[in-house]
Amino acid sequence: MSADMQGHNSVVGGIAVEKLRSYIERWERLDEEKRAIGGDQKDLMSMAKADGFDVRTIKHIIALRKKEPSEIEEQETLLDIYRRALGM
Amino acid sequence: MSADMQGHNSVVGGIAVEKLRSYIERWERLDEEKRAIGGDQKDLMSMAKADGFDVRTIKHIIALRKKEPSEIEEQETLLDIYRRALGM
Amino acid sequence: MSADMQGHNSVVGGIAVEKLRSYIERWERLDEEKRAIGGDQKDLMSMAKADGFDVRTIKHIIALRKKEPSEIEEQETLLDIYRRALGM
Amino acid sequence: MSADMQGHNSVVGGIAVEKLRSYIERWERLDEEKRAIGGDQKDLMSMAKADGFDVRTIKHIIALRKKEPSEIEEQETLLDIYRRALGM
DNA sequence: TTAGGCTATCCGCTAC
DNA sequence: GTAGCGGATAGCCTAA
Repeated sequence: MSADMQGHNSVVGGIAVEKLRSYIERWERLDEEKRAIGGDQKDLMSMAKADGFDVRTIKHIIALRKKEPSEIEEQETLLDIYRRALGM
Repeated sequence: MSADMQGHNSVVGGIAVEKLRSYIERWERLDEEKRAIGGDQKDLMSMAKADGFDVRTIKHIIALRKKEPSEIEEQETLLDIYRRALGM
Repeated sequence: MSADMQGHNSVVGGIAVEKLRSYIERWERLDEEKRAIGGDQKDLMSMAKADGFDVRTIKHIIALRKKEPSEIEEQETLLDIYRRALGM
Repeated sequence: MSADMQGHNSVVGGIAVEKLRSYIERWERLDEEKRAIGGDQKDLMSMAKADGFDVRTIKHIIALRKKEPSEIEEQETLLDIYRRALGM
């Protein structure tokens, strides 16, 4: 048997058990936080919807705000050209 | 031993082996076809790019063509309203 | 007006319309084929389910078959070691 | 001009601007928090890797821990049956 | 009305 | 740095 007391710093099959467990649990804790934030976001959009906003459009706006204005401009111009070419 | 000859209609662990194998292989074959088509699509866009087209914009156009014109109109109107409201 | 007859090889806003349209339509056609295959796959799994097979497990098997046996073995060994270390 | 002072509770195109802006900014803030946590998770796995752990296996363990033990057992049993049937 | 499956979207990862 | 890939998630729609 290992010289370590069971449950602390023990090594099983060449694995540092406590370290491994720590990594796993920290990951899970962070995951839980992300999940909670995701829940908040969902609530937020529910409220927006209840206020009469269109959620899809809000998300579209948020996506636009992530881009440089010049990039938006450029892409919209190009799209317009293609649409005109196709008669859309 | 089963009365069936090995390899045909045998049952292992309550599983009809040949039937199972057939389902799996047919799935894999279909998957392979999808993959091949995906390759064709990739080639197609490479050619378009070589012809000077903007692939991102083409994909955007394709997405637009999947929607009803009235739906496009509606969403663009809404987006415009929101953008104006936000001074974008 | 362009010297080209309308609808053939015309250029609008610097865009070779017919070429663009061709790329788009070929892409859409390929997409449609992919969709059809996806439908076949869906039917296939419905049949498997009706035959009493577990669809989730079949999909798992298919995923395994994509990997090298040595890779499967290696990963399962590692997973076992970790599970034992954690008392799972 | 609206009776509201500019920049507060104003309505543009029938849109309650400040409310909309608030929803958007709160969403973006939450997004930023999620992104930060994602970064922490990435760091965590880098550390685990540096400690000699296999990241893929750790993630697998984490996925297992999300499931009920009975569910794991059930799925593994089924998978085993299918694999044996197929001679894998 | 609720549960389940399907689709579309998004994210991180990986391989080039 | 980019594109394809796989996994996860949310919303939609159907069927019970």
